[in-house]
Amino acid sequence: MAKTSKIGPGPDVLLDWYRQNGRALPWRINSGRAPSPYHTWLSEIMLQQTGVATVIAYYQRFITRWPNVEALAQASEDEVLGEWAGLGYYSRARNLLKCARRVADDHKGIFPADLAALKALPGIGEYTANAIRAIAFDLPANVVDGNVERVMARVFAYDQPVNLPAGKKEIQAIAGRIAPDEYSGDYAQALMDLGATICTPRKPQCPLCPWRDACRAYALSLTETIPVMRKRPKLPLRHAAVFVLRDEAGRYLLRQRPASGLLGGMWEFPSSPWDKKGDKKGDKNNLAGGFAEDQAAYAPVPISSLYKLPRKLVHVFTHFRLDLDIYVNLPSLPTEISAKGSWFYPAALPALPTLSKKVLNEARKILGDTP
DNA sequence: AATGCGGGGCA
DNA sequence: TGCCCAGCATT
Repeated sequence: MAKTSKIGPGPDVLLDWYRQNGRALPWRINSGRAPSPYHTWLSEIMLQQTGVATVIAYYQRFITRWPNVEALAQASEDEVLGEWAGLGYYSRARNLLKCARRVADDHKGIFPADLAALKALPGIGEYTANAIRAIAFDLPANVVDGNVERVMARVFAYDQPVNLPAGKKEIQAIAGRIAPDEYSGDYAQALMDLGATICTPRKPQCPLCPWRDACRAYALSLTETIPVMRKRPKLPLRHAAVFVLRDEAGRYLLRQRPASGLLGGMWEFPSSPWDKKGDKKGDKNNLAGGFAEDQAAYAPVPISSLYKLPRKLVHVFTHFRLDLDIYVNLPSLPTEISAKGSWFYPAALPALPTLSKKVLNEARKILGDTP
């Protein structure tokens, strides 16, 4: 029996549920033993703000190419970013490599189990440090991610917003009070699986929940209203023109983004700046006014020689929405282009972020250049 | 404490 | 279309 707290639900019924219903995920499989720190760390970094279904294929490719932290530490940043392309939040990929090198160089290739030492590593914060401690080392930890927040908020009928720093802090304190001091890895993963499969954001499956009898939100019929989420403001709109250009050899023109910031270091098609409409003129009423001229100014070739796709492309980032007009050059490009960037044959394109893949896919419908 | 940072799934 | 989601770093 795991030691139970005097308040709230007990861990044993949850652990029993997990052993019957836990998900079989690639990073959990280690012939009945705790997964290695490397596998735990890699999966947890990928899972930051990213769903299991999306992560699995990336995780498999990473461990195939780089089976251990020493191997990853020897990779180049371009190689890691290339494998990461499409996963989003690209600073995670840079920090992943920095962290691997720090573990290799400063820790002799062995991940530390100490909480402060883990949090000192790039890309590892409060949640990830605790997750590694629990899952890889089976040491006492307080593992609180978005799933656990939701479970705790419901079980304790916490009626304040959980997506604000103050609420997160309170939930974390509550979770810490009922965390057992053994079976830490199973308990952490059980909580996350419960949140992912039973205690879901909408329509939780309470009849199947091992903690139903202890759940205050269930007793009060508040499972649809708890957790309370502060509403997110509507996303501002930006838009731009993007240029998909091919030379006589059929190569595409791409440029590399600055190393930091949005889509840092990733390749993309040249575009005008992602301005808000009329922003340049400081005149919100002057909508299309100077914008079309600005688009033309950033085209690597005369914009009148390009074909504008009839459909706009919409892409949503974390904090704004981007509407793109896509321009392509039809059959042949008349002259050499002196624009900054590099030419790539279709079969040798660098790994592209999802936005650029969407642009390419739209352009290819017109160009007839099927991948 | 607030902000910047992707992408996918779902109703 | 809007809402939700397995966080961390920077300021």
